[in-house]
Amino acid sequence: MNNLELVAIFERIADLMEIKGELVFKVQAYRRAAESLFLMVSDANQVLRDGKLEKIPGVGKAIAGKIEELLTTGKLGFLEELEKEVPPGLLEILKVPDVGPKKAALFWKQAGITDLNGLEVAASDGKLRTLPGMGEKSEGRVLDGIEALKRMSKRKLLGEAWPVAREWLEWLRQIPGVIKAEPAGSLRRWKSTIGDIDLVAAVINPEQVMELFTHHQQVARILSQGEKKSSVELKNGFNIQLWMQPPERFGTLWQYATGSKEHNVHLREIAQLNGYSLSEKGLLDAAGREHPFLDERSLYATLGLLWIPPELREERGEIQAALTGSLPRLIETDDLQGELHSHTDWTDGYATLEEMVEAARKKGFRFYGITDHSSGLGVAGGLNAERLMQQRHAVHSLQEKLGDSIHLLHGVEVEIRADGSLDYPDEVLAELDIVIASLHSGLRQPREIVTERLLKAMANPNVDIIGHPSGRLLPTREAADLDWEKVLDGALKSGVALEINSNPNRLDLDEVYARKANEMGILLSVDTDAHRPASLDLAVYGVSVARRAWVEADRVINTWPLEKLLGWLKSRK
DNA sequence: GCCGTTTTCGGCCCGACTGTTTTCAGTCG
Repeated sequence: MNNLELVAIFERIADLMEIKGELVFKVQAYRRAAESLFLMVSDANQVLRDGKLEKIPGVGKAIAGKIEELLTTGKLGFLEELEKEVPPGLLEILKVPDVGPKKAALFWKQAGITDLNGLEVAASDGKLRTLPGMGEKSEGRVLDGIEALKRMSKRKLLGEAWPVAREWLEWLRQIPGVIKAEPAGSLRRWKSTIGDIDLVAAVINPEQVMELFTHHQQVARILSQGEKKSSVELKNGFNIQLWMQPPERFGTLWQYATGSKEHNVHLREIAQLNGYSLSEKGLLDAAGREHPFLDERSLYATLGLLWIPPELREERGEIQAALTGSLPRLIETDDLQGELHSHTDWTDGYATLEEMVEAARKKGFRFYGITDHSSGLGVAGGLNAERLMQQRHAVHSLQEKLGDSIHLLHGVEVEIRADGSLDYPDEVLAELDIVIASLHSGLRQPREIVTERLLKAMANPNVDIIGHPSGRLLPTREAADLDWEKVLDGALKSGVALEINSNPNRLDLDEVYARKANEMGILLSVDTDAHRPASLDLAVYGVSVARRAWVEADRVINTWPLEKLLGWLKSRK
């Protein structure tokens, strides 16, 4: 059993306990433990062997015992008992918007509903409206919620959400009375996947703006409408939530709506320690006076904290760092001096070598890596060694034409085969300027085997970068089941850089492992893996992963000046 | 169920919106 399976089990326990009506703090304890396991890089099996389960934050005697039982027997008596008491089918009705644990329990105990299908039938038959606290409207909301769930059960990708959000912000900003409009929520924190699009606005005439917002032609359905907050479902499947306050309260509103929830809870605890009560309206002091804030910086400062970049606001130590003045100076997209992972129509790219290089030049890059696929990746029309050398000549003659306006690095994205060997012999790889080794197949191999493959590839001195290390594809394809502690140790020992792939469908290295790698001193490379010129603009998403991983610019090899990068590449040979 | 430079017991954020209620519970973020 791996860490993610433990996470799923403890979340399941928390949900079931909540429906059962257990103390909320008990439920929260299980959720906290699940979050800790999610963030933990070490394999829980190893932590158990080391006798350190109770060192995990949020894990005490009781939960440690349950982890041990799960890891040693594969089962958990406590959960089996719980599932006898609470029908597990109820968990799927928790996913219905506006249905929480209390209503789930009500439907179950008073109407005998035990799964989503049962709920839909009961609602259609008008059997929910007679339950205590329910009525016709609530019954209708349940039906609407089930429909909504069917339409869009998945979270959206960050790269899909931003263009929609930008369009709406532009629209909002041209409305008279809207002083300011900005992104908030998980979008502003640049999470890899987004639930709703949260927007905030400083507004003089909230009633009018809310009317315009909820009656926008792209709105399919109004989910809620108030004077400070409204929520709509769009025809394109996105949900947008808009929060408003008068301009003088914009700082607290923006801070509040940006979250994360856990970050905000901690911030309010700090406020309490300082004798305040914090809400989106402002700070309330002990005398009951409200202190509004125009901007976030002054709010954080009043609480004795440095301003915290939104990407860090996940309650992962950022508040402590802001208290002690030890926040990192996060990497920015402008720090990137070049691209190291790209493709052309020599393999599965959509543009010629010349077109890709021209796009890179236009972006002002100092260097550019051309790394097409190796022969093993048949579906991508990978190059055999002979074709690779032909391409090398093409790159060299292009370089002659271009002079020193941009430095071209000719390399390859070489396939790591099922046995961990690479697609080209060492003498071919040794000739190249840069070598990225990637897994594309056999991602479902058992943990030991797939981990060993990666370790073997990293140990080859010709390999400079490991491309999209986990092989995940958002939101569908799971990452390879890697032993990350071993992978990161291997990277540290071999000195390879790990790629943060900027494609919104990958964002791989994941932020959790990127942060650990960064702490260990492993080098990173933020690359787009571009298959067409426009994709070079995706770097902002890879940078956002690095920022969420607390990464500073000098840890990322393609922020380096050309000479430093060339020196590093040379030293790898 | 976890946790502790104010606590080993008593805490564990705060408000908007909805729909059901006649002042509040449930859900959400």
